[in-house]
Amino acid sequence: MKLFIEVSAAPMAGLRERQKADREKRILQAAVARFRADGYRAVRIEDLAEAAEVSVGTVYNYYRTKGDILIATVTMEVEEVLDEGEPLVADPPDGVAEAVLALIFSYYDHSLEYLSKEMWRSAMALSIEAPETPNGRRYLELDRRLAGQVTALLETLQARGAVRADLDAEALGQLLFNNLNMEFIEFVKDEGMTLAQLRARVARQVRPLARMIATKEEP
Amino acid sequence: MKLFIEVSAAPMAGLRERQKADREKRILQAAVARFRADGYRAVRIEDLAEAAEVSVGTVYNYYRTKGDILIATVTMEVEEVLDEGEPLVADPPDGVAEAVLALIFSYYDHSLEYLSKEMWRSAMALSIEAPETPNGRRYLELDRRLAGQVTALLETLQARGAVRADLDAEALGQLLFNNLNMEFIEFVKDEGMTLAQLRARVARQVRPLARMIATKEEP
DNA sequence: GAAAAAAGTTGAACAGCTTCATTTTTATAG
DNA sequence: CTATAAAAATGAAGCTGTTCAACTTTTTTC
Repeated sequence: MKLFIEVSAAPMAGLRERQKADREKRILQAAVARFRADGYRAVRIEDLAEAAEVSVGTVYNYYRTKGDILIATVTMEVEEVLDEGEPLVADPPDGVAEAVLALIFSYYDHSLEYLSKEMWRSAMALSIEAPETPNGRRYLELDRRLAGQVTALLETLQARGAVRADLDAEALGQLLFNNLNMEFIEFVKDEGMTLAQLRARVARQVRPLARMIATKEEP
Repeated sequence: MKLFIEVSAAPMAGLRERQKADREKRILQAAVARFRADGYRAVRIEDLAEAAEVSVGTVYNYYRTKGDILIATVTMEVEEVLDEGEPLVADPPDGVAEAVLALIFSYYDHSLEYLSKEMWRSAMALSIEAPETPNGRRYLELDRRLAGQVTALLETLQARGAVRADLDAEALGQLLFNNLNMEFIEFVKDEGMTLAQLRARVARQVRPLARMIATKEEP
């Protein structure tokens, strides 16, 4: 019998819940700041615990492993990238190559805004090595959504009559995504490689393909 | 002044060198056996040292890190795969899709002969995370050679008149390799995925592309 | 063939991620 | 308000990869 209590408790979550949310937020904020500043490997769990004003054990209460914390920060980043891609998919520029490269380059250009190459390397390594972890699955889901955006772009171009209607947009989208993703991996593996070089490589691979999938009637 | 000594020592390498080669071989053999049997992660350096009858410190005298040992075993495997691909490149079967898929499938079919999915995951994660390590570079080199084989196949097909001569074989080879590699990564990430499913996915992506790059004059 | 030098081996010490028994805090019941 | 239960925080201990100063073996020198 706690009728009144329940009602009066409704406006605000319980103390325990609020503290939990607050701690998780503090840990994640600490992780974002420290990973960016010092690099993923150099930061110890103890550092994060200290910055978040919790104990080491508590960090593990919220994240299964150190890698999970990194993937949580990467997730936030990729969500942004996905948002920025949305308008490009909805209303792509003219020309198949132009549209596809615009989307790909928008991914690339935002990729280093918050994450260093080292963080990307660690995150990608983790997503491969520990795909069964909760956040590992979350990373896979992000990949799926990125690939889905590429496919959606192709479908938009098909609807517009710019891409041959008889082609399998999903398979092509996958192929394009696999290519842009793999080239991005090579990019973050090579500290000396610039964004311009990455763009050039991918453009060279995508342009001929774009020409082939475009309808012949275009100007 | 060591004229005679040098001559008499010539037939057989010095004791030290023989012991070194022997120890390295024992460590690598132990690694291959134990990694396959118990998995990469579960095997401790101490286990390898014991099996190879050396100390832990000595293992580190031959390999910079545990990951280097894994990559050394993977290297042997991929060398074999490359050898098996050679005849396919030199004399590919008829049809662009058939030729390309034959090569890709020969890679896939031999990939699990010696290495488990877990070992592949660990190796790939390492090659991404530690690209600057000696063996990390060696892994990258293997990737390059695999991509080169795909490119060589396309060039053979161009010479044969099966693939349009105006296409950039290297860029296309890269694109195809990126795709087969990325799909292989997805394959090893998913313990439940079968080789047949992998083949089907990749065939779906490669067939349309093959149709487009083929010369129109073919029967 | 003995002494010195060079090369290589060894395992204990160290570092950082992770676990878990204990303690503390919050919620519920009477 | 006190007692009980549930939930969460804590940090010391454990585990494993890695390092390094001391030691052993092999090679070179005279």
